[in-house]
Amino acid sequence: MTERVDSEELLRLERQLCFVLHATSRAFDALYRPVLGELGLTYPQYLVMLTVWERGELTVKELGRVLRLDSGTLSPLLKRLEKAGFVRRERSREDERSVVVRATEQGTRLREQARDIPRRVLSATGLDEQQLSQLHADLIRVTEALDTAAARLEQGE
Amino acid sequence: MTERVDSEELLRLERQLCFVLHATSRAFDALYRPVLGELGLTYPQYLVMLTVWERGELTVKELGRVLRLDSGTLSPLLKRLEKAGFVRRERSREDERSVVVRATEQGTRLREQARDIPRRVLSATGLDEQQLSQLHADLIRVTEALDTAAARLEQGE
DNA sequence: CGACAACCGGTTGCACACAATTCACTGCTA
DNA sequence: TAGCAGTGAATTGTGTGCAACCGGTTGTCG
Repeated sequence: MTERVDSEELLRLERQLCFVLHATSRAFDALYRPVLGELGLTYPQYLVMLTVWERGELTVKELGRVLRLDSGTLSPLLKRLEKAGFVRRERSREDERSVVVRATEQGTRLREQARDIPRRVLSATGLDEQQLSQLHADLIRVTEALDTAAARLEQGE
Repeated sequence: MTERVDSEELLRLERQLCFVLHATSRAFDALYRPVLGELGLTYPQYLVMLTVWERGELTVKELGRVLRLDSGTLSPLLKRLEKAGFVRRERSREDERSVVVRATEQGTRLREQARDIPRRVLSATGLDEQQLSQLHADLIRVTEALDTAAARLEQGE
């Protein structure tokens, strides 16, 4: 059933994939860290602010769905963003289980300071728009495959 | 100087790239988590064991270079692996600053139990070998670009 | 109407990940 | 050889990220 010939090759490939994805993720992080540091943001906090800027206001639940983060991660993160003065959190009046997140005035001003970050980072990568789009598509394809695989494993292979 | 037309498009692209890379990384993690959990390993611990299995023995320094991790991450991680009985750490006799990491007998037995993980995970992704190789190459290319970019930013744009 | 399940956010505990610091050891040099 | 800069690992502090659990709110069903 299993092909013995490919076994070693497959193992090598998997190992390398693990390594390089891990490395890519941290390289991305390392590139943004100093740039975002100037604004007083971490990378995950930047993702939250990007979402809030675009959507205007949204609940913690929605934020978690968009960013794939649970409350255990978002609660303390949002608390820090609130303490820094960038966002405001308040219980929804219609559904008191929900908490609505909004940018403060200071948070909105931050958007202007963050405006040239994409250009700085992207131009630094030396990739053109076509390559970036391709990469984006590839990553989406992989993520979907992984999600499908995870769901399949959950339901007993 | 800056092209106003592309600005919004670029911003949107960067945002999506940030999001999806983050998501891919965590999807990968989530896929491995339950499988590795059966062996009592986390994903980073698995990467360490893969390296130790392949190299036989290596110093913490070398491990850090291969996995792109510093001692602040590796020290406690290795301590946990040692406590679990999978590796042994001892000061090098030639250079007492270095610590050599080796698999224990139990750690070697673990390798056999881990042997079918790559097949399980890879087959679950539904990607064929050619696609996996392509992805691997893409990620390497991006990581190198990001590293170059980071170095360039460090030296003042 | 009242019980009960589902839902939402927060908290706790554990494990990365990095920056900054400390400490022992090494190697070079005056 | 004595001092000193450099190196390798460990430690500390902060910030994710997830699992498990808690507590208040909502909606539904008997």
